[in-house]
This record gives sequence, C-alpha cells and structure tokens, in this order.
Amino acid sequence: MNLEEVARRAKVSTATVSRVLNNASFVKNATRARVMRAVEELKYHPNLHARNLAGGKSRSIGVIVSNIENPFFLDIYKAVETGARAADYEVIMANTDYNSGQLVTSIRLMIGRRVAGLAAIVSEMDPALIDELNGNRIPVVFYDVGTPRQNITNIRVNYRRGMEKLIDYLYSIGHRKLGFVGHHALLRPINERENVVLESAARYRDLEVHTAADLDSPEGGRRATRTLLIAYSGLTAIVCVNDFMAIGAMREIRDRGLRVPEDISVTGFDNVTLAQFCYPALTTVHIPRDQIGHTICDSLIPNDKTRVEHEIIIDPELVLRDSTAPAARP
Amino acid sequence: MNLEEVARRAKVSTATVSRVLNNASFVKNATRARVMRAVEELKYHPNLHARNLAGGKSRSIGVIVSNIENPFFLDIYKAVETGARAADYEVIMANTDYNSGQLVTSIRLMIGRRVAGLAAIVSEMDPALIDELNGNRIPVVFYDVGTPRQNITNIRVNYRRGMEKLIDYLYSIGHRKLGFVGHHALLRPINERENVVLESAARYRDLEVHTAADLDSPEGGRRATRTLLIAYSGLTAIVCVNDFMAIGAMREIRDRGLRVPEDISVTGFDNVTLAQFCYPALTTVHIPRDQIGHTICDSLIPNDKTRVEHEIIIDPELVLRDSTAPAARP
DNA sequence: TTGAAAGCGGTACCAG
DNA sequence: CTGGTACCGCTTTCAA
Repeated sequence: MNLEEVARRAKVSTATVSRVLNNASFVKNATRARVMRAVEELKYHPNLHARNLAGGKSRSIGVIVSNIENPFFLDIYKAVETGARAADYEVIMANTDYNSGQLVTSIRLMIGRRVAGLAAIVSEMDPALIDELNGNRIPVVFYDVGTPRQNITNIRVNYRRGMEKLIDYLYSIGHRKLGFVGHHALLRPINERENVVLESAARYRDLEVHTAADLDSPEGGRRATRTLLIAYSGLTAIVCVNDFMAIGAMREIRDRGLRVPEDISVTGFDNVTLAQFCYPALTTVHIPRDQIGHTICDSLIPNDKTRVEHEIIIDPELVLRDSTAPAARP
Repeated sequence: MNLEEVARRAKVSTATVSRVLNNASFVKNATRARVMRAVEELKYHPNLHARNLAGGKSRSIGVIVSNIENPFFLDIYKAVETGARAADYEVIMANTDYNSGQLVTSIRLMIGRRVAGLAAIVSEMDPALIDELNGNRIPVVFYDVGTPRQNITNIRVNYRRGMEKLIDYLYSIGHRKLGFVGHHALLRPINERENVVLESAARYRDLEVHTAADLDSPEGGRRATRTLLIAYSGLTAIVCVNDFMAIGAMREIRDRGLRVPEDISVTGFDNVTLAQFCYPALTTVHIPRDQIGHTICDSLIPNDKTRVEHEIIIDPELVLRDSTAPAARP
C-alpha cells in the first residue's frame, strides 16, 4: 500500500499524490478529489520513515528522563509535549530508569531518528556522553548537568538555595536532628544533592544530619526512612530528596505508630501535584516544571523571535504545608 | 554523515559497512576493525528511517493510552515496555488525554510508523476507528473496547464483578447512600461503568446512589466529590471510578472537616501503588497491569510458543484497606 | 497543472 | 569475504 498504488488507482503520477497529501502547490480540484478518494478507498497511510528520509527534515524532538514514574519527570515531559504540539512538532520520550546503559541506548535512538533537538532530563549523564552529544550538531538541553557550550543549553535549579530555605525553616522551628532520604544514582547531581544538604546543615553548629538512600519511588522512600528511624533515634524531621519519596517516608513513619508532623516532620522537593493531595499536605520546594518545559521548547525548536540564554538558573520557592511542625520536645 | 562516507573512509563498500554494523555474515577481522574505527571517528549513527525503509521490518509496537498521568496507564505502558525490551522491540507511546481527535492522530502516527502491533488502552475508541484499524492487517489489542475479530485481541476486565464485590462489601457494613465519582469520557466504556455501578446498586432495594463526573485526576476527583457532598447529604461512602480520582476525593472530604473512613468511606479501583501509600490506605479493586502488559506483548510480538486467546477476561479482586469502615449511624 | 526521474540512507541479493 | 546494485516509499526539482 504505497504512493504508487494510490497513483495508479487515481490515474495520476506519484508526484501528484504527494502534492495533494502535502497541500503543496496547486492541484486541480478534480484530480485532487480523485486522489483523495483513492486514498480513502485504499485506506492508505503514508510511510513516515520514507517521508522522513526523503524530506530530510525532522519536526520531532526527543526527551529523555530518568524515571517517568516520578511525576516530576512526567510533568516536564507533558510540558514539552504541549509546547511541541503547538509548534507542530512531535516528541519522542525515552526513559532510562537511572541506568546509564539505557541512557546511551536512548541517545543513540534519538540521534538515529535524527531528532531536531534533544532534552536530557537525567542525572546519570556522564562526561563521555556529553562529549558524544557535543560532537553532533544537534541542539541539546541538559537539566542540571553538563557544561554550556555551543548548541547546548543548560537549565539548572539552584538546589542549594532551595535546600537552605528548607533547612533554615526546619531549624527555625526547633529541629536539630534530621534524616535525609536520597535516592540511588551514583553520579551527579544526586550525590551533589546529598552534599548540599550536608553543607546546608553544616552552617549550624548544632544541627545533625544522617542520610540513607534507596530507589526513587514511594517504596524506596519508605525503606530509606525505616533504615534511618532504626539506626538513629531522636530524629525530628525527615528531609526527602523529592516528593515522590516523601510519600513513602510518611507511610513508614505512620506505620511505626508515629504522627506526621506532631512526632516527625517530613519535607519533599519539586512540589508535584500529589504533594497537595497527600495527607498531611507536604511541605516542599517548588520547581516550575512548566517553565522548564517551555524553556526546552524554546531552545530546541527553531524560532526567530526569542533568543534563549545558554544557561538558565531557577531559584526555587519554599512551599509550606502541613507535614512540618515545630520539633517535638523530648 | 552516511554509510557512504564511512565506507570511503574505511576504503570498503557500503555493503561491507552495513554488514559489520549488523553483525551479518562474515567480515574479515581486519576490515571490520577498519570500519569500526571509521564509525567511531566519524561519530556515525545510522539513520533509522532509512534502515526501517530498506529493511521493511519493524521491531516496534505502539501503545496508546488515555491518560499517561494516571498511574494505571503508566503501569501498563511500563509492563509492555519490559516485555518488548525482552524481545528486543521498542515501544512507542502516545497519549490521547481522552480526546478522540488525538486518538485518530495517534493511530495514524502508529500506522505511519508501520508498527508491528498496536495496543489501544483507551476508552474513547469509537466504532469508526475500530473499522479503520480493522482494515489494516496489523495486529491490535484493545483494552475494554472493540469486538474481537481477525488480528484483534481483546482484553477486558469484568468491571461488573469488581463493582459488585465493592458494593456488596459496602452494603454489608451498613452503607445505604453512596456517591459515585466518575470521569468525563463521553463514550464507552466509562458511561458503561457508571451504569454498572447503578445496576450493581439496584440489586438492593434500599441502596441509593448519586453520581458526578469530572476530569480523570485528583483535582477532578476532589471537585466531583465536592459536588456530591454539597448536593446530597447523608452520603456515607464515595465510590470512585479509579484510585487516581479517589485521592482527590479523600482530600475534599477532609477539607470539609470530615474523617475518612469514620464519617465517610472512600473506595478506588485499579489498586495502583499509590493506593497503599495514601493515608488512609485505599480500599480498592485490583487490576493486574502486569498481566495485561504481558498479554499485550504476547499477542503483538510474533512468538511460536504461545498462542494467545482472542478474548481475555479478567476477574478483579477486592482489596480491603483502611479507607472503608462501617457506615456512621446518624 | 502534471509527470518523469533523481535522490534520501540503508539492506540484501548476486557475482566475483 | 567483498563489491555492485536494485530496491524501500516518498519528496522535490525540472520539463512539458
């Protein structure tokens, strides 16, 4: 079922069929109608691979994320999709599960597909890969990794500031012994985040922090919290690397017969929608996924109007809700 | 950057380059090495469109879902991805947001990509589309819609049984006035679900049900619940069409100063992971997304061993948790 | 307004 | 083992 068959049935050339299908140049109404009818009758669907090959262009952008189950990444993906649709681009998504091998596979896939642009919203990016990407002339956006260079835009969140706000707040309401729940992702910027927490805490002489890490999931958050609670007594707050894990942290705390926030406070990061539907609603730090999505589209989709900066830094806001309260006095 | 450039650099023919890249037939080690080096030096990435075109095969399956934000759909997608990866297939995902126009677009996209198989996990499927798909010779799996025919597998969940179990349970613990939270999706099978609830309830003379619908999201669940709570007093339980919306229902109930489950019980459907991380943990009905994902792969990916039935019906299990309790005595 | 034909970047068959 | 080459299905000049 190809152009030729349609052409034959409509008694025209393949060139003409191609023209009507692409609304290109002028075709006499009568012939156009004949072609349309042939297309319908044959239930013809153009082969997109052939089209891409012949056309040479691309009209699609790739988005690679670390964990599509985490609403944070999903939100970014959706934001990009919205922007892309508006520009009549399609977006191809790939998920790495924080697996560096998968990342390589995904990147090759995207390049193989000749995407017009690529967004890497991942934390397992290693320098070698950045190099590989750098060789190519395809525009790339990194989230939180990579050095800005030619054709590369960098979006980063000032985690340090976000964490400091969170920790300052907890300190101000009396917390002196915290647990930090991180997730497994051996490379940057995750470890960096743990360091940020440690350093933020180090600004206070009398603030103690203990850490644990597990998978990026509610279950992971629960396990890490359990580890923390068993190993260290007297923790009055659990600071989680993101909202997704914080959900598990709250569950674990309650399963141990403790109350949130009366006995132990919990904080997240990202401010995903779920954070406000938790019970108690989660205190967190807002990261504007929509804005990130927009920025990605702006820097990946050719656009004469806006010129996007090569490095964008976001200063995240603290969002106070009900999962935090003054530290329990022992 | 194409085969020819690589061939030239390695001083071989394009055919040979193709061979080493596909591990096909034998190539002398020396030449293979030369080719490899050229590939590396040129940072060559084969054009997948050209490859697909020339190869004619496909090794990819499409999955279309109604709402990727709802973990239910995401879980199915992931299950399919796992199965597909194992068979060295890639999966292309498309999201319709319950929009029938998007569905058409997505289906055309998949056919245009010449996927080896297509899974439509959507509720906005209309008969015309089923016909369009039916014309094609590509194997299709429908979830919950469509009549089984040649090349078409149908997976359906026996919602009626699931709902009956839920309602029987609620009735048995004293509930006589229920609210049902559905979501907007004008076509089947959603309305069907509302009907099922109504009919399940009709088995009892003294069981009253009122319904409301909104978007498939926690926020939608919250709004529908608000509507219900304002319009009808004396409701002792809110039955939600799925877990995702139930999360919003619980929030709304509590925001009105009521307790779950002491004042009002809440139930979900699907048993997504989140259901056990809610507080209180959600009473729901389990739908085995893994099994569904497996089945999809089995019927879409050529496989000499198993022969899959053309119609598979799942009888879902009731999962009792903490969001339900005996009806409050007024 | 329409047709013929030259690619686009690979694959795979046929010789050598 | 390796090279030559006929497609794959569509887009896009160039002429007619």
